[in-house]
Amino acid sequence: MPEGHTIHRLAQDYAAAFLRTAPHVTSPQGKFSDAAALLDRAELTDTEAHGKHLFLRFREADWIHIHLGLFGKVNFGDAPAPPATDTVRLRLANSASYVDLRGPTTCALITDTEKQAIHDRLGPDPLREDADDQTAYARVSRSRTTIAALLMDQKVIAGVGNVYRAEVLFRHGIDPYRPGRDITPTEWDALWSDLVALMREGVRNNRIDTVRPEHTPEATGRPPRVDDHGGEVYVYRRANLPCHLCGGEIRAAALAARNLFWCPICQRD
DNA sequence: TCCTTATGTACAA
DNA sequence: TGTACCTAAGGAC
Repeated sequence: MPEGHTIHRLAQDYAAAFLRTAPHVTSPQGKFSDAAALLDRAELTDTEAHGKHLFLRFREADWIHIHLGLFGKVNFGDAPAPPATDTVRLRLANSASYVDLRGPTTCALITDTEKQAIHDRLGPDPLREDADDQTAYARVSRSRTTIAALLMDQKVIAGVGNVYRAEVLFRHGIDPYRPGRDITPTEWDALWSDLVALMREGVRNNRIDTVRPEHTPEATGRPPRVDDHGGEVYVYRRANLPCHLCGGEIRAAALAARNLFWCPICQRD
């Protein structure tokens, strides 16, 4: 599930269930056991997300830094918590709720200073109030790298993943292979504000929907999609299927070890 | 039951 | 550019 919207939603959900409580902290899988013992029964005092990074603050300045990577998953439930399976890296449990984290790339206890270093290497996040999109455009507009690659570069813009990347480029008719330096200020403004809107909706619904109302299955009569990632999309994982707008075939290609999807007709420069 | 795939990233060569 | 890492689901047999 993990693009930025998922992580911001998790920050909200961890807060809703555990903020200002002192949960039992454990690491049944073992890799986080020492830190879990230090935090056990400490108060959760804040939660925060920046891009795909999640931070949980305990006491004054102890942070758990979580990055889900490609496989990480989080599961919330009501107390009493069932016996944890041996893949649960981190479990929080209080009198009302429990939450299990499995398969993260990162789950580590860090200091304020270490946390700041992570913020410093991330670009602006469309879901954060402090985001300055011109910082991102400054990098995009002087890069020969493709806009498709730049949108996935967390140093440039934080939180966009493979789904939002493909979908936002489709929605603006931009060829994914166009160099960043050829994106105009007007195009960048439109891409950024669209990401803000799409990702906010993603946080709200806990899924990625990018299809405009006039192109939804309800409006067009075509069958709904809804696959693993849960939402209605134009191009993501629709290789060789007809484009919702022009009927041409959606294409897929490997770009930096990830799958890129686009419509060569609708997204021709 | 095995194989592939996945919304990610870091590091080596 | 390739590979390693972490987990689970779906499809092929």
